[in-house]
Amino acid sequence: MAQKNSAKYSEFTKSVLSVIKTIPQGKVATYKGVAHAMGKPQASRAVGNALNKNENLVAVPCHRVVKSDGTIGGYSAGANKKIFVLKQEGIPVYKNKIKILQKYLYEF
DNA sequence: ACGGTGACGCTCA
DNA sequence: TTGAGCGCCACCG
Repeated sequence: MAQKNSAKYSEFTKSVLSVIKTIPQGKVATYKGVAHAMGKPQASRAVGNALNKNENLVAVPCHRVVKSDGTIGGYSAGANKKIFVLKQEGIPVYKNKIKILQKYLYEF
Protein backbone atom coordinates (compact mmCIF):
# COMPACT_ATOMS: atom_id res chain seq x y z
CA MET A 1 0.00 0.00 0.00
CA ALA A 2 1.30 3.35 -0.82
CA GLN A 3 4.60 3.42 -2.54
CA LYS A 4 7.96 5.04 -2.23
CA ASN A 5 8.65 8.57 -3.34
CA SER A 6 9.96 8.88 -6.86
CA ALA A 7 11.14 6.03 -9.02
CA LYS A 8 13.37 4.46 -6.39
CA TYR A 9 13.10 0.70 -6.40
CA SER A 10 14.61 -2.04 -4.31
CA GLU A 11 16.99 -4.50 -5.88
CA PHE A 12 14.26 -7.11 -5.98
CA THR A 13 11.84 -4.78 -7.70
CA LYS A 14 14.43 -3.66 -10.22
CA SER A 15 15.18 -7.27 -11.00
CA VAL A 16 11.52 -7.96 -11.63
CA LEU A 17 11.18 -4.98 -13.94
CA SER A 18 14.37 -5.94 -15.71
CA VAL A 19 13.15 -9.45 -16.38
CA ILE A 20 9.79 -8.26 -17.63
CA LYS A 21 11.41 -5.83 -20.02
CA THR A 22 12.78 -8.94 -21.69
CA ILE A 23 9.39 -10.29 -22.63
CA PRO A 24 8.96 -9.89 -26.40
CA GLN A 25 5.76 -8.64 -27.92
CA GLY A 26 3.14 -11.24 -28.69
CA LYS A 27 4.22 -13.39 -25.76
CA VAL A 28 3.26 -13.57 -22.11
CA ALA A 29 4.83 -14.71 -18.85
CA THR A 30 3.42 -15.82 -15.52
CA TYR A 31 4.17 -14.26 -12.14
CA LYS A 32 5.40 -17.65 -11.09
CA GLY A 33 7.66 -17.84 -14.10
CA VAL A 34 9.22 -14.47 -13.34
CA ALA A 35 9.72 -15.39 -9.70
CA HIS A 36 11.27 -18.68 -10.70
CA ALA A 37 13.52 -16.95 -13.21
CA MET A 38 14.89 -14.87 -10.35
CA GLY A 39 15.59 -17.93 -8.27
CA LYS A 40 12.65 -17.24 -5.95
CA PRO A 41 9.80 -19.48 -7.14
CA GLN A 42 8.00 -18.76 -3.88
CA ALA A 43 8.04 -15.00 -4.37
CA SER A 44 5.33 -14.88 -6.98
CA ARG A 45 3.27 -12.64 -4.71
CA ALA A 46 6.18 -10.28 -4.26
CA VAL A 47 6.51 -10.06 -8.05
CA GLY A 48 2.98 -8.79 -8.32
CA ASN A 49 3.70 -6.33 -5.55
CA ALA A 50 6.68 -5.01 -7.47
CA LEU A 51 4.68 -4.51 -10.64
CA ASN A 52 1.94 -2.83 -8.67
CA LYS A 53 4.18 0.05 -7.65
CA ASN A 54 5.83 0.10 -11.02
CA GLU A 55 6.08 3.55 -12.55
CA ASN A 56 7.64 2.36 -15.79
CA LEU A 57 4.28 1.19 -16.97
CA VAL A 58 5.17 2.24 -20.49
CA ALA A 59 8.80 1.12 -20.49
CA VAL A 60 7.94 -2.21 -18.89
CA PRO A 61 5.47 -4.52 -20.65
CA CYS A 62 3.93 -5.58 -17.36
CA HIS A 63 0.69 -6.22 -19.24
CA ARG A 64 2.30 -9.37 -20.61
CA VAL A 65 2.42 -10.92 -17.17
CA VAL A 66 -0.54 -13.07 -16.16
CA LYS A 67 -1.40 -15.65 -13.52
CA SER A 68 -0.37 -19.29 -13.79
CA ASP A 69 -3.95 -20.41 -14.34
CA GLY A 70 -4.33 -18.06 -17.27
CA THR A 71 -6.28 -15.40 -15.42
CA ILE A 72 -5.34 -11.88 -16.45
CA GLY A 73 -4.73 -10.71 -12.92
CA GLY A 74 -4.44 -7.00 -12.24
CA TYR A 75 -3.10 -3.91 -13.92
CA SER A 76 -2.19 -0.45 -12.63
CA ALA A 77 -3.96 1.18 -15.55
CA GLY A 78 -6.95 -1.12 -15.32
CA ALA A 79 -7.43 -4.83 -15.95
CA ASN A 80 -9.66 -4.13 -18.92
CA LYS A 81 -6.87 -2.08 -20.46
CA LYS A 82 -4.49 -4.96 -19.93
CA ILE A 83 -6.81 -7.33 -21.74
CA PHE A 84 -7.16 -4.91 -24.60
CA VAL A 85 -3.40 -4.60 -25.03
CA LEU A 86 -2.93 -8.35 -24.93
CA LYS A 87 -5.48 -8.83 -27.67
CA GLN A 88 -3.73 -6.10 -29.57
CA GLU A 89 -0.51 -8.07 -29.44
CA GLY A 90 -2.13 -11.18 -30.80
CA ILE A 91 -2.95 -12.96 -27.54
CA PRO A 92 -6.43 -14.52 -27.60
CA VAL A 93 -8.26 -13.39 -24.47
CA TYR A 94 -11.55 -14.90 -23.37
CA LYS A 95 -13.46 -13.65 -20.36
CA ASN A 96 -10.54 -12.15 -18.50
CA LYS A 97 -8.54 -15.28 -19.17
CA ILE A 98 -6.05 -16.41 -21.78
CA LYS A 99 -5.01 -19.79 -23.02
CA ILE A 100 -1.41 -20.29 -21.92
CA LEU A 101 0.13 -22.12 -24.85
CA GLN A 102 3.85 -22.58 -25.34
CA LYS A 103 3.63 -20.37 -28.39
CA TYR A 104 2.41 -17.48 -26.26
CA LEU A 105 4.33 -18.30 -23.12
CA TYR A 106 7.75 -16.70 -22.92
CA GLU A 107 10.43 -18.90 -21.41
CA PHE A 108 13.24 -17.12 -19.59
C1' DA B 1 11.12 -3.34 14.37
C1' DC B 2 6.24 -4.75 13.62
C1' DG B 3 1.88 -5.59 11.53
C1' DG B 4 -1.05 -5.14 7.57
C1' DT B 5 -1.63 -5.41 2.62
C1' DG B 6 -1.42 -7.24 -2.15
C1' DA B 7 -1.32 -7.32 -10.03
C1' DC B 8 -0.02 -14.85 -6.55
C1' DG B 9 0.05 -20.06 -6.10
C1' DC B 10 -1.24 -24.54 -4.51
C1' DT B 11 -4.35 -27.80 -2.10
C1' DC B 12 -8.69 -29.44 -0.41
C1' DA B 13 -13.78 -29.74 -0.32
C1' DT C 1 -14.92 -27.25 -12.56
C1' DT C 2 -15.38 -23.58 -9.15
C1' DG C 3 -14.73 -21.59 -4.57
C1' DA C 4 -12.57 -21.11 -0.05
C1' DG C 5 -8.47 -21.48 2.82
C1' DC C 6 -3.61 -21.29 3.93
C1' DG C 7 1.15 -20.13 2.77
C1' DC C 8 4.65 -17.47 0.23
C1' DC C 9 7.67 -12.92 -0.22
C1' DA C 10 8.57 -8.00 -0.38
C1' DC C 11 7.14 -3.19 0.62
C1' DC C 12 5.02 0.72 3.40
C1' DG C 13 3.93 3.70 7.41
